Amino acid sequence: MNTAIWWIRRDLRLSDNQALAAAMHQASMVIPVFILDPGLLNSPYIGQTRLGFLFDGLCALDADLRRRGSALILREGNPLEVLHTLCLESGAESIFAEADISPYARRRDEQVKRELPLNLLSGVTVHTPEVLRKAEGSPYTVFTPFSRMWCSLPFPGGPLAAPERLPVLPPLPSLGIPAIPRHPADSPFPAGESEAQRRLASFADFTIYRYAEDRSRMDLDGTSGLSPYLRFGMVSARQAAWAARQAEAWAKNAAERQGAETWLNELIWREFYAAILYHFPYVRRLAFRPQLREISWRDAPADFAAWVEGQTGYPVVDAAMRQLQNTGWIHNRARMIAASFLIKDLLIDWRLGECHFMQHLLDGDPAANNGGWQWVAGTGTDAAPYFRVFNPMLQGIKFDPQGAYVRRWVPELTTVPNDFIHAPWKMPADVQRRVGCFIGKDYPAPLVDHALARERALNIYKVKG
DNA sequence: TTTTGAGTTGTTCGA
DNA sequence: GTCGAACAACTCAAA
Repeated sequence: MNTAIWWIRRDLRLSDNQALAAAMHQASMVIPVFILDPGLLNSPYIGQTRLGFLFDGLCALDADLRRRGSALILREGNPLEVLHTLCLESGAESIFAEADISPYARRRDEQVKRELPLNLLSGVTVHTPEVLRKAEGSPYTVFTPFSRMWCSLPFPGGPLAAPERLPVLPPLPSLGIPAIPRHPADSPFPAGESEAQRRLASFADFTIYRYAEDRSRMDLDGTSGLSPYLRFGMVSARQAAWAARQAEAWAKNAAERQGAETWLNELIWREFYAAILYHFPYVRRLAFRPQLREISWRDAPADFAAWVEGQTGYPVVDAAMRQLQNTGWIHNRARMIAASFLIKDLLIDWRLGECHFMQHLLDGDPAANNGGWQWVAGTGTDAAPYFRVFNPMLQGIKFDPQGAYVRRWVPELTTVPNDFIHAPWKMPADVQRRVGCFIGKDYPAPLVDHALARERALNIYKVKG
């Protein structure tokens, strides 16, 4: 009997899984294994929040496997050694896995491939970074031509269905899945493939059609909320892109079509940053643009701590950081505002912010997170106009017009009138007394003056850029 | 090889 | 309140 190992990494799903499909095609016995890799678990880029989400996802996957006659085998240790052992124990002759793009994952897989029959299949992105090159072979570094190329490629077929049954496993030792108490216990992001598929279906049925108008509104649920699920492959990139194309085909008018198209564009951005990290792995450590590697960032631990705690005195920034603390997720617009504040207003190294987001975001993905931070810092792949500095008051007025987002995450501002909700320090003393919110006591005074901080940032960027 | 048009998501200022 | 221009120069992609 032919035995294969299905090595699960960031593809915690049974549907549209090319590695699983290939394993089942190749072998009559398939062993699903997840390896807890100390090299990853001890990384400064992972924290308890995402680890908890991963473990919950493994529980869900195990349950899905058991319903189909199989089960998840969990092991811990160096992946090469673990796979060696498992091959000996099970007599497996081949290993199938979804190819990953992070530098660590690629080094790990190269190492395994030298000693074991590892087959890598695509799936993290719809189109692999290898095929997305310019005519003369070099990788794209500008999004728009990249996206034109992406759209010109034939869509690689419809998503695969989940197998109805999997082979019953021989007796193999497995660890229990560790339990990390989720915070909060009733997370707005329950892990697992069925939840992911339910969300995608619901988003593609309704929300996507208003996505172009609503996606920037922090006070609405106008986004897909799929990022944690895409991060761990509880839904595949191809399933998401396929759903976007379906929605576009079913759109009833231009606005609806625009919604579907805009969301697909976001998925292409995800693929763009995956390709950037694949082709330029140094971006994890250095600015993409060499001219901007020499900025002398401020060493300001107290300011950084205030940012982390959501105590900067700028309501939208603080709401974003507290949403992160409380849910492990931040609305995309709020991410940009909070990131811009750390980099441009506080002049703190974007890599500190990047690391903090990686530690706390459920969707923390090395490629997308790095790309986002470098975009805000202006050190990344785009034209990077040095004058792009978000104004937290203006952004609040535009994208949280009644202050509902701020009040949800910064409860001490609940009673502040709408006119002051994005600049509460402007409340006259009698208003502060009337609403019972004293600036400097109940809520911090602004950490910096935005207008001054903006000038400071523009000057520094002007010199370096 | 040279040339040309373009480049996610911003803000401020003055008319 | 709204609108367009200015905010630098540079690099990329493609013809």
